Amino acid sequence: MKASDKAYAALRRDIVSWALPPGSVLGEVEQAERLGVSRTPLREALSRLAADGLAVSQRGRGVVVSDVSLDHVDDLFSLRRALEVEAARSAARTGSPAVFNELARRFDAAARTLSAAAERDGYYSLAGELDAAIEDAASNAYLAQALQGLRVHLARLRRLSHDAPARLRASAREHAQIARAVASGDPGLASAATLLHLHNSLEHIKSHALPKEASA
Amino acid sequence: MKASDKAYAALRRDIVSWALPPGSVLGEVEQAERLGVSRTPLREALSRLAADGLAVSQRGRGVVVSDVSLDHVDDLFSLRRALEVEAARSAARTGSPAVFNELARRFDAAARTLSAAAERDGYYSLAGELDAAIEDAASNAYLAQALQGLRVHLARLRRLSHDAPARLRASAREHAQIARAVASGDPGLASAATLLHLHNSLEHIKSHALPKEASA
DNA sequence: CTCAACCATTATGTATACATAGATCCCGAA
DNA sequence: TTCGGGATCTATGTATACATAATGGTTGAG
Repeated sequence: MKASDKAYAALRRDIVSWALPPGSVLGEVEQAERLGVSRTPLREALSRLAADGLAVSQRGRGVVVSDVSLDHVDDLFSLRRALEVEAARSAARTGSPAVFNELARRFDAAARTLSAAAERDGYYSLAGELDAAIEDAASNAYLAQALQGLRVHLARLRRLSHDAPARLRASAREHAQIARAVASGDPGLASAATLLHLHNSLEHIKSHALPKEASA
Repeated sequence: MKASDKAYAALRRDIVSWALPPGSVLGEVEQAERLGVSRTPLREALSRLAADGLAVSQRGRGVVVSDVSLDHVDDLFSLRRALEVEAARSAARTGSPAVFNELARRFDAAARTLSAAAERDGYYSLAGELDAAIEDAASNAYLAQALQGLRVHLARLRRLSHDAPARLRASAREHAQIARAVASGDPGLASAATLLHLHNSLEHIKSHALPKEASA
């Protein structure tokens, strides 16, 4: 593995997990020493992070982890809506019904059994599988790239919202609906199910915001 | 101006203008000497180009200018539709009617006077103003970034299609419609006008494709 | 006491040197 | 003549050294 890839992966993981919170200055020498690489590959990693929007390079002051707060959540979900609705429409046209019916079945099971917060990560993983399946069925490289860029920011935003078990169960039901709509091959239905889920998700985030963790 | 910025701008211009056609290998030493910079800033430029999707780094063989052909045009317009429709909807809500009515007036004038192919660049510039105005009115940084990334590919695609004066005039009328719809403040109308324009634009590209210039 | 200017320190931007890996070409053997 | 193996060469990946610009602190003057 290239040293620049290693540095990029490590920094990205630290940023998404809030080990490097927004506003952290990413000094080249400091981070190069911490990650055990030279400044050259680290600079390449910083470039990629800036391209992703996870970091912004301030003139002279180096690179800092980009800010993220609930102020941006409306804009972010605006873009998310546009992209995921389009992806769901495309997937409904070309996706394999068997694949999405199977996913729907697993979401149904999750909706019944989800209780402890410990199962949260497993559910996120399942939701990720549906996203990947839709992205794969849509088979649009440009759309896929845009979605990938978006999901990084969404993952970072996740830490700002409570995900109570009740919401997770509701979310599972909505995901099952999306999967079934895609399996049915009806683009309008898939679009509507996605729209509904995103609306509920955004409403939940905005009404259950953590009080004061959006600071830089 | 930083050397890396200079290299990035030059390479991006050459790629979009097809001075570096798809498939061109961007050797680090060769390009560094051509642009009069060292390998270090040139590598940063190549990274940014790869992030933009204008170049792809092949394992071992270095970086080559990414392929573009009419095979991708459907996928590209799928994403374009999703993004620009969303942008038009947002702009209709918050945009200043005066700004967009003025733009509509200029498009009307262009639709009347456009004749020679020499005025083509001027018209593209006007269309760019409308895009910028919509992007500005939408005031969504995430959406704007996605649109910027998309427009580079669209500019590159432009060379694969004939833009006859008749199509330019029709396009001007459609753009005027979009501007008026945004000025009216009706998101649904703005969405519809955008959808219609993109549909016509895509149809024109696919039916007036250049015979065989899509090669790598 | 406060403000401004200058100096020092530090971090970024760039260049070059070195290592390594892969690709191509050539030679030999079947 | 063709296929395979090896060597050489070239390009990428990395590290380090140097230059430059910015920032912060300190000192002096008003």
